[in-house]
Amino acid sequence: MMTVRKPQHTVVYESLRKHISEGIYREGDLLPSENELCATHGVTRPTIRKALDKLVNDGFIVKRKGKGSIVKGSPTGVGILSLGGTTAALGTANLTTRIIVKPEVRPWEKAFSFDLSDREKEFGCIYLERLRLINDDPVFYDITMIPNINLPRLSALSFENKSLFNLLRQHYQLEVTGGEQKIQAILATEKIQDYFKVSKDQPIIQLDRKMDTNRPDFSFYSQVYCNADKYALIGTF
Amino acid sequence: MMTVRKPQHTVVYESLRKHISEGIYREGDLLPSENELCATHGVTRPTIRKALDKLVNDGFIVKRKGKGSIVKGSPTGVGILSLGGTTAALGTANLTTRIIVKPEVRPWEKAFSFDLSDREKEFGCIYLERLRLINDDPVFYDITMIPNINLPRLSALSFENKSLFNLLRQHYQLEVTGGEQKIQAILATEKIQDYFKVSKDQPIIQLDRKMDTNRPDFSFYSQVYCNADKYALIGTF
DNA sequence: ATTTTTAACTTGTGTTTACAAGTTAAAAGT
DNA sequence: ACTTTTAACTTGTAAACACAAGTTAAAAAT
Repeated sequence: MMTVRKPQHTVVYESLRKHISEGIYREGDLLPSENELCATHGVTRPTIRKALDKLVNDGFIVKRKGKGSIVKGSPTGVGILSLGGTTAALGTANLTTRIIVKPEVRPWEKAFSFDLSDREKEFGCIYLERLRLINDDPVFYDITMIPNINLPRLSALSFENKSLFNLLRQHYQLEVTGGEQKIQAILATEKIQDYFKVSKDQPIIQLDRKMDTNRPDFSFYSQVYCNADKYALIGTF
Repeated sequence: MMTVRKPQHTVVYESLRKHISEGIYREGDLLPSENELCATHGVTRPTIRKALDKLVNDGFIVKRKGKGSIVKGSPTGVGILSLGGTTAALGTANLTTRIIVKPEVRPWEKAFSFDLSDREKEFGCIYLERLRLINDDPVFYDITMIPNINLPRLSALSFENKSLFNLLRQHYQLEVTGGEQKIQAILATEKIQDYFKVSKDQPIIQLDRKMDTNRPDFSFYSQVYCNADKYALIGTF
């Protein structure tokens, strides 16, 4: 298998991103100046600037002319309503995941309200259901469907602790570049009442999402139910 | 007043963006190649690429190596759940706006669940309430609060047809660069029942949003209620 | 001591050059 | 007629350079 050479700006981006999310740079800190980053990474300023642009875009830093790059911290809750995956939303500290349906290959039924391309239909679908709990309170219930195209060993990977987004990014260089979503407020169905331990009058947020990636014609789909009653869904965008 | 010179990549970006949203370039069309754009705009490729990067980021185009820049069309519904303002969500065709409270200067009470800086509290707050209707069905009810800092004549401007986002961008070069939001599903309160003509069992989406802009320390706030029952909230991100 | 100026930083914008890599259609070969 | 090769496009990455403009703290002037 031919491995793809990673562009230098991606390497720098991932390095800085990791440093921020691991707390080596903390909120309010100034990152090293662009020229310093050039020296430490052995690249030129346009390359560094491209990496920083991406960090700005993802909400990890803000830049001030004449000042520097200020760390905003790991974007809280990028994920529910924007990019990044739900795990980022609240930190992994209090979040546990219960696998309801283990990743398995299935034929496609339907991708919620989204249309599937012929190519996607040919291949199978990796299907999984998860329940996410915050401090043992069930808050998210999600169904995810991923086309089984060129993703060796995906169904064997653990979905317990890592976010799906990180997993796809790290193992397959798949990045979510955008997508579509449909949002509704519904009353809890019986299944949801059961999972969330709520009454039938409880309003629930339902999100149907199609995630596009940097691999052309590769999208995956998820349906997320959120009980935003106890834990508010807070997100940056 | 010293007017700020617009960077060339911004000029190119706005020109292309306008052409796309006016339908001069249609969905599926290829934009002129980067080299052609260099020639027509009299700038070099990095400048053009910066403009195109922004268009990609805003969801107006996608790029394919070896192919070109493909127009995706005006991003539908960037706004409810991402950037851009609610007007973009459904096209202006069927959308009408009813002003409930005309823009007026008020002292700040509270910016929903968000904290205000001391500087924001010093200045007044431009307050307005709007009801948005799709085909005469009320779908959005929103309260907006904007710090009254250096926004001459804002309260005199018409909020009827234009989106607030476009208005701020065109008159004050204010661009929303990101923000925070809190989302909840609630049961319709009495006021909402009245505005939306729904029963008290109707689940409603409530969005509290803080919008950050390219002007440092300038944010504005809105609270949006959505009746997503009849018209689904569809958005790109 | 206080204020003003300056110099040394920072990021922002823009050009020029070079090559890599994906796409496509015409040209060449079979 | 069909297949293969090639050449001419496209965007992607990266360097090296120059200057503009905002910030800050030390130096100079008052």
